Amino acid sequence: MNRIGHIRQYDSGITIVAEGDEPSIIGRVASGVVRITQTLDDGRQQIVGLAMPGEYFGHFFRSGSAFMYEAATDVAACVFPQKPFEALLASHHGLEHTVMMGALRDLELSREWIMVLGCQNTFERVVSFMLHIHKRMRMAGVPTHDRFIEFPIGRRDIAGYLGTTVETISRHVQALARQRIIRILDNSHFEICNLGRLQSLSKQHWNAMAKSITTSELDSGVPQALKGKSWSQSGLA
Amino acid sequence: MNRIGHIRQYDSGITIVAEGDEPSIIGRVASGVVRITQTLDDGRQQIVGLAMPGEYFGHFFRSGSAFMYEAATDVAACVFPQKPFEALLASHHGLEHTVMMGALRDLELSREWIMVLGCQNTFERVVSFMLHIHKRMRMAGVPTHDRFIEFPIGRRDIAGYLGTTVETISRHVQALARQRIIRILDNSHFEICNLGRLQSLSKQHWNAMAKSITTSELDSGVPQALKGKSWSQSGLA
DNA sequence: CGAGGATTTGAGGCCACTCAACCGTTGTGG
DNA sequence: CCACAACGGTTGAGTGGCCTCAAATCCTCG
Repeated sequence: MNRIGHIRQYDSGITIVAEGDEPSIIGRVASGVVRITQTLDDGRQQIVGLAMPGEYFGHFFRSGSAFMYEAATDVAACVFPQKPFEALLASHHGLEHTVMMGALRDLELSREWIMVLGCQNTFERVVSFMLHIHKRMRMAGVPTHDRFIEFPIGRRDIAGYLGTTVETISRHVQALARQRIIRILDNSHFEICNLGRLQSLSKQHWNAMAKSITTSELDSGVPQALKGKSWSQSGLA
Repeated sequence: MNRIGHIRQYDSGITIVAEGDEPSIIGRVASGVVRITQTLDDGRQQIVGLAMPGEYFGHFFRSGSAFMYEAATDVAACVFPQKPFEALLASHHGLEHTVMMGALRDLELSREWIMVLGCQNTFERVVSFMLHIHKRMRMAGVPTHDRFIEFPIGRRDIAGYLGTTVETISRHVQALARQRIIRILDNSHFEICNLGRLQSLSKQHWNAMAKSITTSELDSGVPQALKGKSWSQSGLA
């Protein structure tokens, strides 16, 4: 696997794979966050997913890329040419199984997000985003951040992910702080003062959900050296 | 595969798998449409996906079900107990590969839908839904419906899928008919009068998208007997 | 220290939801 | 056979949440 792939660094804002690119690549995030976006003909664009450390991105068994992959922060990733990677999958069923588990988990997260976008108002979406990030931090195996939330991406990207605007996010975050549910440390760091209240505001049943996800992947595979103080290299977009 | 599974019929509206159900089942739709929903604590619910003929539904390699699976129309499905099915996947890599391809396709569709919900207004969503249905009809291998659209589910479910209301859908469908872009045959059947205009209204680049999906799965595997005049058994919800 | 970007705050307008009534179809019982 | 209820869909009027536009503030970096 190491023979066909190699580590590459991407600066924040760099496009890794453009929409429609033909001979595509597969990547595995080592550190940082990759944003997965799609663009409408009139230029509007929506962030449809985020790839965090340990997760794969790119298109398997497809010709053209329907999505664009960009570095939302400074990113280190292990990248593979598509064809050899697919050949590797065919010969190593254990690896194919791992990739499938990742796809199933992404599918589950995507469908949760469809619900967030489909029937929550913008306030609830902001809350859901915070809890979503909080959950994935724990999934990525970051231990110290139990009471804290770190936004891995800037307000503009969050707005793109939530299907709303930076102004609306700002208002709702400030409202949460006024209600003493969170405490604002700086633009991208928060302390959770009342986790129960936060969860109830999102209206999602975290009791049932938490275990089904958390127990799945703990082998994030991120080298210890990269697990430093912050899982996103804090090079905000 | 036939030894561990068996065909079962579900009447429209029946719950196949409830949220949180423990020993779950895997199913493959033979005819009809299965709706995949998620519920908020306060009762709001969102349709996060639809399973159409030839597609699998249910949870693989998970303990509790995060979603609810219901028959949106009268449904015939081949169902398997989860554990034996997973064992079958482990021993038949070809089947596992097929399931993975399905998961990857579902993921792609989910992300497209995230974009629809995240940055399109309700009018554009109605258009996208029509084209989405149109696309999946062709994927399911229904030949005659090139100029026609059939809503496989009722207005209530469409509203649940689009994250809007039945009233809003009604207004926009009527608007499309007034602009002579579609012609209303009955409540769930439409003729496309101007496909190009319809596609441009959705603002999605169908040129790039169409091929990448259509070329993938043609082995829908639906028995000929079920491919009759209508792929949904027209037992509308 | 100044320029630029990101975030916050404020005021106004529009889209879509809510509530309500109406219409066509279906199924049921007298 | 018709009356009636039940249901899904359509149409209309009013309201509110969120986007838009605009300006102030904070932070970063040269």
